[in-house]
Amino acid sequence: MDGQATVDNETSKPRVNNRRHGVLDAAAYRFRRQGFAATTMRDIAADAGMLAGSLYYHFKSKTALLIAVHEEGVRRIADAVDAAVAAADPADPWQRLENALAAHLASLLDGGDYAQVVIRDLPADKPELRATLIELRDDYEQRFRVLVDALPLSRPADAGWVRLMLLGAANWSKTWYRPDGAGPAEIAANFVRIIKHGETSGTTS
Amino acid sequence: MDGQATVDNETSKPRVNNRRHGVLDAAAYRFRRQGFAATTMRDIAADAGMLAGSLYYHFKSKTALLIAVHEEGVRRIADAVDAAVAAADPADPWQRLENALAAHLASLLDGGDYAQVVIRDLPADKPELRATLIELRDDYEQRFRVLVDALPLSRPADAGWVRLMLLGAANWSKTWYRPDGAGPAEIAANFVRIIKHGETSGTTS
DNA sequence: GTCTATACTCTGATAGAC
DNA sequence: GTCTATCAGAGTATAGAC
Repeated sequence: MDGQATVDNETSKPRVNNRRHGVLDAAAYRFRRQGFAATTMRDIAADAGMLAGSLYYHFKSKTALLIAVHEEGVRRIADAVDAAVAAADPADPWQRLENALAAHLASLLDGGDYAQVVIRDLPADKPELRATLIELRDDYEQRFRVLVDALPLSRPADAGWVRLMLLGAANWSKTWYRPDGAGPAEIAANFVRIIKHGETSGTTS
Repeated sequence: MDGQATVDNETSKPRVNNRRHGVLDAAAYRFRRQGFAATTMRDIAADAGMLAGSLYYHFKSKTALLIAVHEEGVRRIADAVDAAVAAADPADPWQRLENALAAHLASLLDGGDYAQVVIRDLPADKPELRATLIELRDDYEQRFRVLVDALPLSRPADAGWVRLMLLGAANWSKTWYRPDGAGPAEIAANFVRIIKHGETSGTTS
């Protein structure tokens, strides 16, 4: 995908493509706020402090920019979730899932631009691009498959439904989340608790 | 794409604005598949069998077209949900909720273009338009607030969380739904059952 | 290597002919 | 009610100066 800039240090010039990060930051910023289609190369260039044409030295197209932002976003969310799971009690699978969900939510809701671009609706008019992006996200979501499969469910066949409910409810939260309301940890705790205990049991443990 | 009947059977009254529906259908078709930003007025005009400039006789702008599609979409989903609730046992609030959710899912997943446009991500770069669209959707979602409030929850304070989980999981389902997999009724039944009984109770009914 | 200048197409929208 | 003609601006991308 990249690495086309300086193939190798054939000389002692340590100067590498440093503006590339600035360009990517600007693209993430715009994609998050305006969406992909409504963002122009001139927008991104202005934020990065250059003209539109200059972007094409760093990335070969607007599409390549979106893919790069997605890759970085998925990587950041995955890292946050992995760290949260590692910090949880290995003997408590429900706690591990809750921690993972809280980290997922924190990335989506309060995380940086990269993470939030990943959650936005995918461009429907470019099937090939869409497939690439979905693949990136699916790889990440495998983590939740593992976490849910580790739960002692009363109906093990429900594992798929539990995963889809939690991830769906979490991803949709960006439409109703308010910074002055419940935070990621609280949201995750309530979602997991309801799935765990249900709403007809007289007492919840 | 459409059948433009230029013939008036009843000559007493000229049929005014009949192509308006065709235009709206074409807009819904395109918005669903390409998203708002990626759809051009020329796309819509071609599908409606006219030229771009002619659209402006029926709608004053592209934005007005999107709002009209949303209004129609929300109306159709609401009608489907209302009918499903009316058909359920009035004495079984869980059944009423499940029916409503199934109808909601059916509209989203197998419904027409109008319903699916409502679920797509909102244009983030037009705050005013965004507010208008969110208001339309919120009015509709009040139905689920009523349905969830009628449930005999073990923790009545969970009503808000239950509603957000179900609606979020349902709305997100468009990203993983496959026509050859579980249908709307089955998805709704599983979601509601898990919320109702939880996953730690030894036996479920 | 980095950026300016620019090419060329397409965008939403308008005005007036028919 | 629809079309033709057209606009000013924005779209992506390239060529080549420095």
